[in-house]
Amino acid sequence: MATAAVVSAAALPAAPSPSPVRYTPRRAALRDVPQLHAALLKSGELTTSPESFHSFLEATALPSPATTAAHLSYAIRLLRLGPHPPLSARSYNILIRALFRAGHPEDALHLFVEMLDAAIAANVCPDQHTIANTVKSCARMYALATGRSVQAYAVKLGFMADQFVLNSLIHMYASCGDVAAAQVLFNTVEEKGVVTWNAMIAGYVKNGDWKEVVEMFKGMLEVQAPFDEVTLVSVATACGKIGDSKLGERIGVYAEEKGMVRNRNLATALVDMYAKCGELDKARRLFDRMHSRDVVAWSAMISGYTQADRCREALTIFNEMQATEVNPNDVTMVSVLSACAVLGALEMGKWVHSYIRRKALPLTVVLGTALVDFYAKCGCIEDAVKAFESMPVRNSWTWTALIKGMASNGRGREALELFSSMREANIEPTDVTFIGVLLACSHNCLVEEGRRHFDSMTQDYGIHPRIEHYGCMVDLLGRAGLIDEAHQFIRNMPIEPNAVVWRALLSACTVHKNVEIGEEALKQIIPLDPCHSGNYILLSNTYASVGQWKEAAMIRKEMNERGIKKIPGCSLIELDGTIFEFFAEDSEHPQSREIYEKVDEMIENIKMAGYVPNTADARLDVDESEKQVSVSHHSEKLAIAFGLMKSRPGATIRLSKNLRVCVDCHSATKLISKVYNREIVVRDRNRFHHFKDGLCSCNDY
DNA sequence: TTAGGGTTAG
Repeated sequence: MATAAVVSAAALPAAPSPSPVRYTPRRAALRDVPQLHAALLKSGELTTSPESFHSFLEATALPSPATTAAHLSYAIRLLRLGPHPPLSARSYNILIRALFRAGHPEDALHLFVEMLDAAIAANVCPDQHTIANTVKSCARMYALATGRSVQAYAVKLGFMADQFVLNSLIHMYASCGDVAAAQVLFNTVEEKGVVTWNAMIAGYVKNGDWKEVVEMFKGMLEVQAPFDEVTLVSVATACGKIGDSKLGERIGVYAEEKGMVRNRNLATALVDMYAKCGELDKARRLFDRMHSRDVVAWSAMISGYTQADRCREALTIFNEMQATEVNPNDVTMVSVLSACAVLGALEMGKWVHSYIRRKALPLTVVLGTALVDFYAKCGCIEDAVKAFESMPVRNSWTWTALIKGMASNGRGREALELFSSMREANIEPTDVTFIGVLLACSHNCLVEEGRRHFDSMTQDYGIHPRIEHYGCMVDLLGRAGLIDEAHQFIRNMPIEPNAVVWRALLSACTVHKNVEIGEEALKQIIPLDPCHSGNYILLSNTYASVGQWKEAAMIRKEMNERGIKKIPGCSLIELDGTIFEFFAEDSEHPQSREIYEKVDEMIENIKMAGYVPNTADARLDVDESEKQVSVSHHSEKLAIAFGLMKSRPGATIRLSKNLRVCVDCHSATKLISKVYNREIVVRDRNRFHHFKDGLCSCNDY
């Protein structure tokens, strides 16, 4: 029986010797409870005065920071065993409410049933408070059927005109997902109070129907219905979700004017809303002005930074949070891990993982998925698998995270095997799962499998390919050298190809030296994405690859004339938990001179192992030796040199960069891994390269 | 005594 958890937690302590304590209905520590109890017994008040009896029950059972399961247990045993005055609805109401508030709705329901049994023998009848509180417990437990039968009692007992009963029923139906039933009841309420509206709106919130929340609020304004902070919390949240910055802003201004931002929940909802509407700095200003910030407020601010791709700031503010009394919870850690994943901040993320274990934070499916994704995005695929296996519950997001992780770490076969296991586990794949599957195929040149999965996606799962799926297919065909087929594939697409799709083709043309289709691809890209420097560089490199130097130079000139700047290459490396950032030709670092000396030493050493600089990707307007110097100062070579200087011999060097690894850096890094006997893991904008013993996990593909 | 609220992953 569910009740046992609380009720049998402690036996009734022996009554202490009588003492002259006068009973006052204050919250009592458990050691005081038997004393008070004894005093009331002695004076006879406990059995003769229902007033005193109820005050004692309340003081003992109603949750306060000092209340424990033992308090609840004590009160319930008193109710059951006595002695006490004749019981009334109020006696049961106090405990039903206390159990609900203490987070034991199942025990509250059980007590309600007990009350119905007692009703027959002791003439105790549930009142409207009983019904409202019991319905709340049903809502908390998502016990829709039980809720319906409690409503039947309410009808039988004639409580259906009571505002509290109605409001709790609306809330119960709505939070159990039966919004239609909630709406039917809502419509029957003649005098709708602010709580009635709020209960209905909360129902749409629970069901993620954000548009309806906003519509309902607009309807409220029209009929001049009353609203309060609670209403605005729901509406602000909805504005954030659907990006209605206009209404969100109005609510923000209104709440400021009326001083409602003193309400912490509303302030938090507004912080979240501003962040989701792209007004991150506004969110921060409000956050900074909050009088008290609990874990939810901190989490909202951190996730705001993470979702806006300002991950360094997310980690900075997380550090600030740790200087406070507020402890992070599982939700906080989801955002922190996702920031670490984006930054490739392995040490920080590992620390988060150990914190989760140490504090026994619940490994929810969301947190576990974030962990899997974090390890995979840091190139630690074995740890990602371990995290995956440690999860008690996995869903399609979890499987997808690992499939994508496998794919981008060059383990396409395993990604496809995982996909089969996922199907065997009866987890439905989503559109994103198929992006992982197609990535696995394209990174591993599995053309036939790719074609099959692409077709099966629609035929077997009814998932219609999005532009990303087409992009993967073009990439797959193009990498495999099937340039004409890739080109034809784009022409046959039922949706408009975007610049990404064309760029995949252009990139394949560069690798496979196809000038004609490369030119066509660039022609298509220019109107779609005229400012992306990569387009011009790819075609220029295509010309260069077949020796058409004049055309190559022309393209670069055209790019300069259009004022398009090459995106500077940038590499990040994390050492001892600090992230260092390097740009090509960087001289910002205080140890610049030593780093450049290390680069020279590195290049000399790998030249002896057979390295020949590949200057195809270098600037074209300088002579060969300058080109060689220029490629040797690419950001990842600087970062690797720094990593060699600063880490202990044999330690793995991990870096992440914003562009794709160039051909020269790729061949140089292979040799560095061999000459210096280091494993080097490089995350580029598309995938991972695990360099070891002179080889790379991507097989140069 | 009694009803309603904010943060999270691929």
